[in-house]
Amino acid sequence: MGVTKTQVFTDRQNRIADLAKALAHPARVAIIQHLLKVNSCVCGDLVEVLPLAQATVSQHLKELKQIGIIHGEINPPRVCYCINETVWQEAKAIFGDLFETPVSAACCN
Amino acid sequence: MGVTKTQVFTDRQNRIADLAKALAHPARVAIIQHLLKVNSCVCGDLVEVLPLAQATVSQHLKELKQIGIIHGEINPPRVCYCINETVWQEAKAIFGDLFETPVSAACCN
DNA sequence: ATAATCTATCGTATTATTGCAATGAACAAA
DNA sequence: TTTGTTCATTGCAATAATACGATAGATTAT
Repeated sequence: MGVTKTQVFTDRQNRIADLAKALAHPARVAIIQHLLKVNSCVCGDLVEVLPLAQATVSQHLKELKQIGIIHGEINPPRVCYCINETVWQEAKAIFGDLFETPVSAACCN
Repeated sequence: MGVTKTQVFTDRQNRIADLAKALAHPARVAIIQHLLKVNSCVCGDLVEVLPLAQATVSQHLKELKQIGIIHGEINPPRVCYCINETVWQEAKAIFGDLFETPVSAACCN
């Protein structure tokens, strides 16, 4: 049906999936990397950095904002985006947990 | 146009996005968690564990296999799936790097 | 008030993803 | 050979995601 059956999975599984979705597009990876690197909270500079139209960049920013991984502060006429430390740490912890899970002995290695 | 412009991003950014995509659906998260946990490399047991049809599970497995994060060994009449340690470590490292990037002082916190 | 700047949103087109029933392929057991 | 088991693939339908031009909204500068 093309719609993910989120209700049959755990909250944690859905959260992992949502946080992963934030990173599941190279443009959003580039946005996050740039926000991590640049000392000031660039805004429309992202449009310059990314080879995408302004509308497309704005849409990716909206998704990241919705997931919570970034937030923007209106500072007219610009909007100042930056990493949301809280959610960033949440993502770090959640992925850290996952990757630290010991891989059980496999039968087909 | 609905198609990701992969060619304008770096290989690393695309790789991060691909690996994240593997985790960007709760069913695939559940599959990976189960493969990490279960000592034997379950195959169709995944269909029992997941509240999805066999065809759907097979499709998610195919995606995970394509990204490289799991691999399957035919062991008739079953197929034995397990985590691909190499790629798993690659993912661990790539996400570890990303999350260890120091967050620069933000202007809008 | 007018113009310029920056960002968000709308509308639209295209492709990708999710899901499942049905079918097919491969093999083991009878 | 026939049957049953297991998994992959196909075909279809519906929703999500990607991308961009055009436009609207908000604010500053002139």
